[in-house]
Amino acid sequence: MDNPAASPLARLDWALVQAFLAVAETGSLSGAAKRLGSSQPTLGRQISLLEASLGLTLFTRHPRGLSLSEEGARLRPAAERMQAAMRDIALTAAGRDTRLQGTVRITASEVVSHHILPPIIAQIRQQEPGIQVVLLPSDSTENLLYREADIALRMYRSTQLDVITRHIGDLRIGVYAAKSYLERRGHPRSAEDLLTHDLIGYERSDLIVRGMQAAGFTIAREAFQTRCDDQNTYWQLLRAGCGIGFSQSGVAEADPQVEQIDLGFAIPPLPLWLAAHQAMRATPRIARVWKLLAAGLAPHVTAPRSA
Amino acid sequence: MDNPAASPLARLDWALVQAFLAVAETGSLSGAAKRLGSSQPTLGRQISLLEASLGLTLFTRHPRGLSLSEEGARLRPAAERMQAAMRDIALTAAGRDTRLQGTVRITASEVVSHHILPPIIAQIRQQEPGIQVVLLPSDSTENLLYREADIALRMYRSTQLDVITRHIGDLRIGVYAAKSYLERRGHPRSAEDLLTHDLIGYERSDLIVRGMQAAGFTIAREAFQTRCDDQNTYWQLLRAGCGIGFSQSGVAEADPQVEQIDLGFAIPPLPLWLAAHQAMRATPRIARVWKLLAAGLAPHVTAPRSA
DNA sequence: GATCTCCCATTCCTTTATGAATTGAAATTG
DNA sequence: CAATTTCAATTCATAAAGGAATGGGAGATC
Repeated sequence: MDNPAASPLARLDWALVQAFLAVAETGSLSGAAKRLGSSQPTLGRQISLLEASLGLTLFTRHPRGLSLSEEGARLRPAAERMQAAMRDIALTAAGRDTRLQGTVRITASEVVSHHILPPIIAQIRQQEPGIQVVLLPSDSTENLLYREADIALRMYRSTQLDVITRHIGDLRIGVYAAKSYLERRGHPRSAEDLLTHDLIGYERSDLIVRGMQAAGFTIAREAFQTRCDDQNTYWQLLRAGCGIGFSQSGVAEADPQVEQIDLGFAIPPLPLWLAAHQAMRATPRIARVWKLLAAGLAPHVTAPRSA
Repeated sequence: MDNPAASPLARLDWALVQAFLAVAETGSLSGAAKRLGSSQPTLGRQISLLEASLGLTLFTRHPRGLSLSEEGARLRPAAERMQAAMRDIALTAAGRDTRLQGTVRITASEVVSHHILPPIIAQIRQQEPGIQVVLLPSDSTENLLYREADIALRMYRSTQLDVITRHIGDLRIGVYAAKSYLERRGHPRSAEDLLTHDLIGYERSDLIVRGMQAAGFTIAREAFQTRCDDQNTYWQLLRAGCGIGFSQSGVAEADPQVEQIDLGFAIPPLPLWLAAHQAMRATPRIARVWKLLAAGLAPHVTAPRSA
């Protein structure tokens, strides 16, 4: 029924405000489309429609994206209130879903996703066939607030509010190289020896540099002749004999091609944390996966202080 | 792009919450469809989709409609917060629309809509071709809060918050009958004479009964031999000679078929008020129609105290 | 200054969602 | 107890929304 008398307020599709906010926050139609699982032309049309409905220009178009106009900025606070209310709906609804079925999204670092989680997820799937698992390998920080993931595995303790965390234990880190490399170039015995060796490092991240500094060694990025930011590729470079690098001990020890190098000092281990939104604790399927994850990860870590 | 990793919160269409709230408030899919300008099957599907997405049953289905389940009731407050935020958006947006074009919705009583407004609206259309006018004749109280109408003409002063009102003047009310009736039955000269005459009254509304009581006469509903709640049809009954009844003087005096009856006492006039949401004052097209309405109505009313 | 990279707008075609009409069930009414 | 009313569910043709691909423009990069 096309009822022209229907109030425009009642008729205006709330989804358009959702689009508005996504564009405002990401600064581009493409970015908003990715966040909403939509496409750029769709977002463009929705913004146009909203602007036409309200009779004003919400964004100024730049070659690098869209930015809020003065009028658009006025609407933003109310749109954010809508979003906050929507978040409340999603969280309380999730907490009321008592079934042990549905989808649980897990995010973890690429290395952990690649080397550690697959068998654990297989086990979860076996024990809880009703629960579908989505694994989101990512070395960037995922935002639990928006529930991009239900459970996050992290190497640090989240400081976000409303997020519950659990210290599973620590992942040992060691210095490794491929046997082929060591046969060719010999075994370093001390940190000083490293200066005459090929090292594998990161291009963007300064994790190793800072780690070495913490251990008392000053080293520049240029000291690493091979550099790669993708963790899994980093590991393949190490396996292939590109040089000496760092790795999680569990991963390295499972590979007969590589060998640990003792430089006479210990590398501080990486803490492994589980994190989830507080409201998710009340959702059975997520609580269940949380528990199975914790149990499955235990053999891979050194015990935490408490347990 | 179908990105399964997209957060379900980001993906969940806000329009579904809009549907949820409309169904919760109207108590039926059909009612919600009417309010949203949609259809019953669509609303049914949207509710099903929402329930599936959240994994819980929001409504219990009755043969007379749907009512919120316990879980649905939990979500309602947050949904109402969304609605409130949406209202803020619509109101501030309307205030920023500086164009003198668009649609303005006017609601008024059936009699005023029928007899007084058409020439005034014609004049508005002539002076402001860019402004489209929707007239919503209704004797029930429309809610300005939801902006079912932008401007309301009422016979009382609205007490709603955030609503601005203006007393245009008073509509004289008189006692009338068709000449054909008076020829047949004679002219009553006093209130007492009425007891021997045919009277036209309301079936549901007690407006006349209370009005008479205020004037010092006690009268029962059954004293009216012909009764009708539809104002315009009431007027047609009077014109046709069904009996003696009340009418706005302006309407009656324009009709040669009817004649006023002087019973020796004055009927209190009906005050005529314009009402609009406060934020609408800043919207040029609505402010313009408001002004033209006030000017157009002036000849039809006795001047208010102030002007 | 030529190339590359990010964007957005547009077009065309597909998919999806929609709504009119029908059916069916339950409750109210005469 | 039959007729009527009031809803929701279903069906199916259709219109509307969506997405992939393409083109174009403005910075950034080297």
